[in-house]
Amino acid sequence: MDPEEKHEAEEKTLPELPGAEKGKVVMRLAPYPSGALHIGNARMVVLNDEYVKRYNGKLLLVFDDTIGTTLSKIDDPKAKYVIPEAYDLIPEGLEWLGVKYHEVHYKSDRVEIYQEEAGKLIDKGDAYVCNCEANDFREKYKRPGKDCPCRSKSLEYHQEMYEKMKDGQIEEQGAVVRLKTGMDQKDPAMRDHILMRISDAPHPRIGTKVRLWPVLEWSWGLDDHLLGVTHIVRGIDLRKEGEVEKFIWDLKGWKHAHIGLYGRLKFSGDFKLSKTLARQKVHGGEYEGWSDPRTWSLQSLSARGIQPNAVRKALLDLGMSNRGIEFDKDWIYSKNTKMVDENANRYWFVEKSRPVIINNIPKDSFVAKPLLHPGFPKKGSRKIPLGIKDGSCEVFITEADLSEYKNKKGKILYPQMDKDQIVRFKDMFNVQVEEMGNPIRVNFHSQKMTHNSRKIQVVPKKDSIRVRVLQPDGIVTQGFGEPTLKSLTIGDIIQFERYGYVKIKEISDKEIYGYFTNN
RNA sequence: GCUUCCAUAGUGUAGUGGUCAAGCAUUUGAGGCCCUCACCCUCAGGACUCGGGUUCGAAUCCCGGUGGAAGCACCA
Repeated sequence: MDPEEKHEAEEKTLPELPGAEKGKVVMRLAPYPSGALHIGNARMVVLNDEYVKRYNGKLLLVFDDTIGTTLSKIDDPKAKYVIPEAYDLIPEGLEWLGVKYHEVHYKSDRVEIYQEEAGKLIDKGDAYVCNCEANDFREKYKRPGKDCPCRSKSLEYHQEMYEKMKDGQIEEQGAVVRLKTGMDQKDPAMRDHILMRISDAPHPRIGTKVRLWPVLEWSWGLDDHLLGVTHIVRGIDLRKEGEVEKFIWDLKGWKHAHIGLYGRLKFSGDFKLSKTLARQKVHGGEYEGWSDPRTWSLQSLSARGIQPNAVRKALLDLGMSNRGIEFDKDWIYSKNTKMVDENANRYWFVEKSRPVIINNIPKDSFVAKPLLHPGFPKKGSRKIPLGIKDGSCEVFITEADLSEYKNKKGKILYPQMDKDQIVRFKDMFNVQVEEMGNPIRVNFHSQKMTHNSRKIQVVPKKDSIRVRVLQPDGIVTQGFGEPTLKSLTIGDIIQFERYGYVKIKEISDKEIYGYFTNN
């Protein structure tokens, strides 16, 4: 067997979609434009895109830009509303992921359809205007499964009320249109679900032209049929929505689209995935825009040097299972490392630097020549002069190299640095510790490398450059890097040895600024 | 409380009655390569939630327990 082939990981394949015919599959992406897409949203995107590509189908991008939170509740910190820049951020993220969509629609352009159809339902007695207070409806009628007084009023009354909802005679919260899914439904979630409600909040695209808005179930119940969607793949949190849609399709006598549900991702650790929170911090200026790693937006992953295919594959590996998944960013990171490593040149960087004076160097000058990439010696090496004066020079090492080095299970691989200890300054020479003060003083010991010596990352003070790296948890690591860093280009993905991969964002004479890719 | 859904190593996933003494990824450990604790290579560790059935035979089917998730919004 070809050794290349032998270790190739098995490509995961998604299950077939029921009733899917090549060339006839129509699916849709339905993002709510309240911010940039993040990894959680990306699962929906990647799954739909993957199926459309497999069946050679058509993918619709439908901005689910209904009004969201009503005007009276718009100041709530958890309020959901459309932000104008999201109309650009979303396609930008899709393009980055390599998603091709064939049509673009906006819910906000289609409100008349939802209004008109709701009117028809009222005329047929399948829906009614309800002016119960929300809490009352829930406690007095929904929970016990009893009809509310509005339900049995005359057709004429409901028709008249519906007109009043549209023309402004009824205020926000004053009335809603309910579908007669039935108050006797076993599942309380399904009892007389709302179709339309009033909001006076201004919409970024259409202003206050419309005040009677549909809820998700109603707009999609209509649009999935009207736009010809054959297969829906969405999160299981939208399960009830699918059930309401089916009820609507049956009412209309429409063929059902097939609905596939996948489980929700749970993020823990330094994941703080919230579009709303991201929006607040971006707008408040606390974050460096939507590309800030702390947003976990697709834009931010791009800015960090995460490869879109790493995200795609990691998400596709999860398949279509509908149970809750504790998402581990290592799945993306490990795939990303494999993609990025070959082209990531190596450089020296020490964070939390400590000064070290080297004495008794028996040379007038010394130039370290570490390889740009140990896996590809042909790429050549950097040249880093030490700057020796009278047999002495100053360098920086990282604080972490002072203490003992343990593996992740706690086994000590190297002891704490101490007087008389001999260590290797990588790509330079061996030194013996003279004094563990500040600065630390060491003496040149020997040139030849001994095999198992502790190798320490060193940056010569001469011509060194300040380095800052922003991590996804918001922490900025600072330190000094080797002078050759100045020759990098913005956008380069490099590896700081023993630190991790970094994408360069800004370069000046004094400082390099980068976003942490992964380690 | 009411409706559902799910249950394979630490985290995910493959597996739909015999070919499973359970495959893969990631994580972890040992070693190799190596002037990185990276990459790459080799090896190793680690799982079918429990209890009953059905069956010649169950990770796979049935029932019950337990555990987890989702919904019960004038959000999406």
